[in-house]
Amino acid sequence: MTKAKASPKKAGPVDDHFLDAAARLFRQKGFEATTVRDIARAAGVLPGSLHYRYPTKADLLLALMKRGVEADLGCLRAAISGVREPVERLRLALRARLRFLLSRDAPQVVLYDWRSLKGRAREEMIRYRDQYEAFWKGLLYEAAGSGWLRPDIDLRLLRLLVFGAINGAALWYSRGGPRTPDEIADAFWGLIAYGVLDEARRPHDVDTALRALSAMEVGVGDG
Amino acid sequence: MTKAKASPKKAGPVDDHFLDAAARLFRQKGFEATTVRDIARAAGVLPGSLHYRYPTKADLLLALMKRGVEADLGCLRAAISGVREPVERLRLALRARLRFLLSRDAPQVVLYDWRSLKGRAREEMIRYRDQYEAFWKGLLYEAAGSGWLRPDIDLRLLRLLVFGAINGAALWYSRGGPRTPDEIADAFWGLIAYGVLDEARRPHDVDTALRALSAMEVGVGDG
DNA sequence: GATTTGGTTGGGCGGCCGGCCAACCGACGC
DNA sequence: GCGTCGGTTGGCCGGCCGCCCAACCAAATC
Repeated sequence: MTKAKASPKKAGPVDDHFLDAAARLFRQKGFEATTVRDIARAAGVLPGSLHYRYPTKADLLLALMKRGVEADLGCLRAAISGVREPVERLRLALRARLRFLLSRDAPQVVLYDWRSLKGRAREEMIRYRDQYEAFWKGLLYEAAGSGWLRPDIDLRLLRLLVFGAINGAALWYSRGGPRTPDEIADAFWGLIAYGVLDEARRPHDVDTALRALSAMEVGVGDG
Repeated sequence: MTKAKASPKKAGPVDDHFLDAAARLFRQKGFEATTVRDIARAAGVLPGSLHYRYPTKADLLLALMKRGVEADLGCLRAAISGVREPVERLRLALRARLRFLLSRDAPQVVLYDWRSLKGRAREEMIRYRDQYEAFWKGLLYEAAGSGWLRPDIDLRLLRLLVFGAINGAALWYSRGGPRTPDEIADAFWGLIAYGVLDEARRPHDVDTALRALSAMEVGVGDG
């Protein structure tokens, strides 16, 4: 052991610099396609210096992802603090999430380089992800409890639907596009909240249709 | 040039075997983290044989993705052939897409290894993707034209919303889960079609809320 | 101004990578 | 039987990879 195994100090601006450089490259080319030499060059430093703070490339990835999830949660909490109405909290959180996702590299690395996490690092990130998910589960649970949502909605699927849509935006959003992240978030929420079928031409008994869908909860196969 | 640049013959069962083996590994570990030796071993052959049919690893990736998109489109067309009602065609196509996505390796590679495509291969896949997107745009256009959808819906965002949700399923679906792919597709479509807000407690004038959302089309900033 | 401390330098090491190819094999036509 | 030829073999090559580390440096401490 030539150096302390678990250094007591907690991240500084220099670490941020390294992590930011790595995050940009990981997002652009992926973890596996990025070399430590690439990262060092992008950070304006020689490979050895990188190694001093992050002994392995995987350590760098883990640190970067952890910081990403923490910052994400921070943004979310800040965005909804002081707002009580559950559906509005949901809308504001979605805005914050999309804004964060599209303005930083780290959250996209978290999404798309998950495969590169192995062993201990993977387990550690799973804990972080669970914590992050719990936040959203709570938000949806509040909204459902408030009575604003249809009572027969599967909250898990709703969460996965919304998150898939939001996360997918990282793949197609471009800064020059016709809409801002906030507008996209609101538009998505508008579609999901009110539905896309024209009310005037919905099936005569919507309730029947919905009940048919929710009946699948007990697992009717598709033949 | 020791061998023909563009071999005239078109894929056989042997190619399928190679491509399938590669697809499984690419999906599990990613293109960059998979070695040609891995693929050869998985296909029960020596590296040289692989090289004989696919001179470079990138050629393998491209061939695999092309085949994936073609098969996908084939499934989609088959699923909706003979059905005229636009909204029903949409629902059936979503089912088919999700079933295909979750039962094969190739479509997931198409989704998550896009970054590894470079130069000519990338451009070629972009053409395939555009063709694939055109299919869905057509489906949505039909549905909107039929009058079943709210007239003020942004079809592009609706497509991105639905596709993000469907594609995201590749990340969380597990065969042992509580729902089949068809059930998931129907549930997603149900949520999007009818919305999640309880009708009894929607804002008094939904139209106003919707108009506010669609007004963003002209690009009102978020201040 | 000597010593300690925290961090950087720049090159080097072993190993594995993608790609290559001469020799080889076996099915088939003649 | 014999030549042809599509396809496979198994090992080789140059290069780059992640990781390591002895020397070095500058700011802080005494």
